[in-house]
Amino acid sequence: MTDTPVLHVDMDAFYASVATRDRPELHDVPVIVGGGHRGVVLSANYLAREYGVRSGMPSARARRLCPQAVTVSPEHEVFGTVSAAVVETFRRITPVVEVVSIDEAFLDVRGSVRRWGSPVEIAERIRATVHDEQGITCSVGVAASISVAKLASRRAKPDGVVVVPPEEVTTFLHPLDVGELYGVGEKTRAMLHRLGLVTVGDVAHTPLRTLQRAVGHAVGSHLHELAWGLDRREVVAKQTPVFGIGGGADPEKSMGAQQTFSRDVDDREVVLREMLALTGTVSRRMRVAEVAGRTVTITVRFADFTTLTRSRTMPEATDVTQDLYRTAVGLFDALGLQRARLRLVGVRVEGLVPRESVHRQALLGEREHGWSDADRAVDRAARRFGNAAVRPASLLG
DNA sequence: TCTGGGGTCCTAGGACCC
DNA sequence: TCTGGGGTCCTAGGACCC
Repeated sequence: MTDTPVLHVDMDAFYASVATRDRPELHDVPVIVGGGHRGVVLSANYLAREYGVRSGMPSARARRLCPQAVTVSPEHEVFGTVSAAVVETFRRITPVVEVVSIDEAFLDVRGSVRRWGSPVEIAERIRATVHDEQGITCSVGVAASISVAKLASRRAKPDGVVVVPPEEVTTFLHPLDVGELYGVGEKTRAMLHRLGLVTVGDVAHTPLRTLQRAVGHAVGSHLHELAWGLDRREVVAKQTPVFGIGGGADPEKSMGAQQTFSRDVDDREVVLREMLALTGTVSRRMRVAEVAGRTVTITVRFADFTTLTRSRTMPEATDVTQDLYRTAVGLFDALGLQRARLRLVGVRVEGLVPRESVHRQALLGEREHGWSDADRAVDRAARRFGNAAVRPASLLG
């Protein structure tokens, strides 16, 4: 019987650690991963963080804060390989591994203590194994629930373990800033602070109704429970789509792609060319996943960063590039923009259903137009010769 | 040289239906 | 011969997470 069966394992500065592990010359200098033109920081090592650099920060700002930092490009394939190997390490301990993202996972070790020892011993074993086999460090939070384990791993960083026994949960939680709670971002934190609710303890001692009036019904009740360490959610064995099929990944509810232009664009033809490319990317992924969708949403971000979305739901789900693209263009033209300067465009398809559930009439319609067959020919060619080999004529040059 | 890209969930109003 | 009301779908926006 263990009272702290949930482990949250979080890689320390994952991208930066992987990118520098075989490069000793980068071990003693600030390192930033990502951050190209108009980009953001994907990850920064702890030396760079001492200068205030954080992931998600505009790279221009990061470079101002720490001009001597070395910037490296992300190698997503390597990150994926390391991540998969780490998850395998977890699976040797317990089958109940819930992969949250490329660099973190929850483990339920209830069934593992007989063989592997206490949760803390398991945590240390995992850390040692990941370090020996992958050459990177991770931190582990150990608690009775998912939400507390997640907060504990953050306190454990870098390269440590923090255990929060059940009887110490409120002592642990209540001094924390409300912004630490899962689901409290910049806006909600500012709102709560304006109300004088600064710590998790403040939230815990605020009447539920007051909280809900301030931040909405769902977020309000969610926060109130988290503030008391109430979290009934179990760890569920689950992969993420990053690792491909065959691991119990949830079916995706939407698929999309967006692109920030290297310079703002006011030419309709250039915008539509980008939307066609994005639609092609999305529909190809849909066909690989064997899904079709009914709702097309476009996103337009202007030079001043204001952003709007427009969506249209079609009578039948489709995975046909031309159908999705026509809908997207209709939405764009309905905006009636007159040479507005655009920073970004995006295309997303929602309401995804398995392709075989699509109404037969729609599939017959596709056959008549011939576009469905054309898409599949393009997919085959792309598999054989690479994505760059096949593209609409308007994307050439 | 400010601010990526891929997602999920919630809210709120209006349409529509029974 | 004032106003129902509840459920569901669609649309737009917003917040959040990694």
